[in-house]
Amino acid sequence: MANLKQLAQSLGLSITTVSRALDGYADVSAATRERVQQAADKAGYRPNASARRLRKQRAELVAVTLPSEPGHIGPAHFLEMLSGCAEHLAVAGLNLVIAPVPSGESELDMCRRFVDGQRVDAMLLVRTKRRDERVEFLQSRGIPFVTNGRTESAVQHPFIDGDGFSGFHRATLRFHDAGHRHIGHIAGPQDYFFAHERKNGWEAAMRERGLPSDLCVEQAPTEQGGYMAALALLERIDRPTALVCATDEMAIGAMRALREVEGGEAISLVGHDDLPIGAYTSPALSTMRMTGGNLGRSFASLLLRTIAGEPAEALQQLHAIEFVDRDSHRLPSIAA
Amino acid sequence: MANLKQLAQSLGLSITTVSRALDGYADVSAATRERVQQAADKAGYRPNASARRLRKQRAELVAVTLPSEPGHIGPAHFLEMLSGCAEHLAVAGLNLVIAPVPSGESELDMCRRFVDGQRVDAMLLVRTKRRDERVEFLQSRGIPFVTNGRTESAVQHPFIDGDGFSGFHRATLRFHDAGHRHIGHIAGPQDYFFAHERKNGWEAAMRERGLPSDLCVEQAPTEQGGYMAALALLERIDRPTALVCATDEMAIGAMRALREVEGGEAISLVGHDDLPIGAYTSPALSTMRMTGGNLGRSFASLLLRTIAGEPAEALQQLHAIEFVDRDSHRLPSIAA
DNA sequence: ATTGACTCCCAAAACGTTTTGGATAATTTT
DNA sequence: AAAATTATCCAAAACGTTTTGGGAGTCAAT
Repeated sequence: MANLKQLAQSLGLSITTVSRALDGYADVSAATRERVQQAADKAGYRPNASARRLRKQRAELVAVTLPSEPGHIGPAHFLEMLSGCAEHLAVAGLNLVIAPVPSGESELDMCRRFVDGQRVDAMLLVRTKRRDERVEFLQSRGIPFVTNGRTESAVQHPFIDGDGFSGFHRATLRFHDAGHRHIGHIAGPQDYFFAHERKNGWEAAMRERGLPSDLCVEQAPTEQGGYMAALALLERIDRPTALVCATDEMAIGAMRALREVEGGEAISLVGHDDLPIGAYTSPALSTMRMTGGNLGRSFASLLLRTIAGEPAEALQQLHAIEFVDRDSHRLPSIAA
Repeated sequence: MANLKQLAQSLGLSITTVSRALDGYADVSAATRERVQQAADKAGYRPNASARRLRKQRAELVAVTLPSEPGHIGPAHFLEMLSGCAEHLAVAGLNLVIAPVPSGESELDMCRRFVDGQRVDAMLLVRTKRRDERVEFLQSRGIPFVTNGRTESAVQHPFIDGDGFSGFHRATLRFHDAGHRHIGHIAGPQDYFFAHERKNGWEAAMRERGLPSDLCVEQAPTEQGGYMAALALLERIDRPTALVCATDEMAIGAMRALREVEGGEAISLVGHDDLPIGAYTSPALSTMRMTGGNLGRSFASLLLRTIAGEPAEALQQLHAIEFVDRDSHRLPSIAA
């Protein structure tokens, strides 16, 4: 309601003293501090945010960019993650603003706007590319940031990521152990780090077992992409008996394709992300997910520590992938 | 990068002139405007956000409060809605901050913090209660806001809502027309406007058709709540043959219950929200959804018009509900 | 020659804090 | 009793904008 000047006036004190009383400095007597506190509470006084931000040269804001292309906004628990992150940032006095990329503008432009206008103290990046211009820009500006996903950037930066290589590697080996010899991969766009990583995991496993690694189609990371990729793979002469899909969304699209082709119901399949929806598909979708607990809280913590100046190397979390076994990974037939 | 003072100095102009040149005022010559523009672009100059906000007495921020209790964060397209809203607010220079309610604090406290600290120019409220203290507070402060959902507030305010009464009324009549005589309702917490409204719709239809309206259980708006409500209803002597569920999440919980009790697979069921998951349940979930197109854009537009001072009465959107017919509303048997 | 209008520019105030660098009085130490 | 220390307080500067209220000049109308 009121501002510091009015509050000071009504108390017969200087602005300085009132400000310092409320901030708990030692150079104001206990008596006056009490008196000031009372008056402030009574008046419902809250310091004006813009003024404090200007003076302290801090925006008290963190932005997270949301890619607006369909299928790129990430898994369904994304909002929950943001919410958790915002909640933990809030205790440090930081608010989280969501910054969707308007059509016609690049994610880089968004970063520019936020950073150069000094609108934010730090940024949170999702869906990193192997070579990510946002990362390069933020590094050049020296502004703190944490990414959801790794990059191939030469200079280190804080991140949280799942060990997609290992997850897809193990998933593929499992199929091989179960007797499958034609194991296909439905890949996401390879400029995304996660998609490339997952493909690498599948590829490595195939090589290790002496199998060719050409049973792979790359598509958009959407239901439709998965559908089309599966159709393409099923036409192959060496038709796969099992499919390792880069994301659950793609896996669900693949399932649709399997329903449409002859013998499709016998083909095993696994996804990644643990979308809630996976429990309700039929067959229920077997999938993988990142371990590591409250993701939002982790992001908040990493962000705060980055702002505090801890070195990037200490702020990189690579979490293990765990299987969520439902039905789709062990469907009846192993075609000869 | 640089600030106005440095820019002005390097150009041999006053701060005033540079500022006004960039803002496109008529009282600076075309020649200098051009020169200033060039220099600003070259230096990558962006006005400091905090400074402008302080001077203009606008926060350039809008907050949306996210209730953190499970099941209260709303349908799955919620993030999409926020994203769309943020995108459209951005063209007006406003950013959207998400404000989850930390445990131990009330939503009202959150509003207080944002409003009294002058951190925001307006607010977006979701999941309104019939008597909503956040609404009352914001009205008392005179700060612009739009709600997702109506309230019973005496003084009008802008909102976007679906016509839940009509939707549930029609859904219930439809069941009656199909021959059902025992139509149960799985209700959400009645202090929420939407839940009360939906129950009213069901109740009115029952009364119109001369049926008793006691086949109703109120529960938390979650999968678990729906499960428990359904179990309770199925124990009744006048066991329902059809269930109208307040939300899809509750409907999915109810389905789980139906699977567990004898004869449950014959009971029809309809939900509301059109969660993507509903297409994958078995039987596929029949549901309802609000019409009205891009919800995020509508919120942004209403918010901007509220800020611009348009009267609340002109800013109330009540959208029709449409059915999304899948399988669950016409299950085989109509028990005698 | 004055007045009035117009064009282009600028000094200074204002927004509401936080922080710096004392000032004054009370208290303790020498 | 003088000097040093401590306890309280405050005036003024600073943060980087935007806006107010002119000030010079130039040119046309009186």
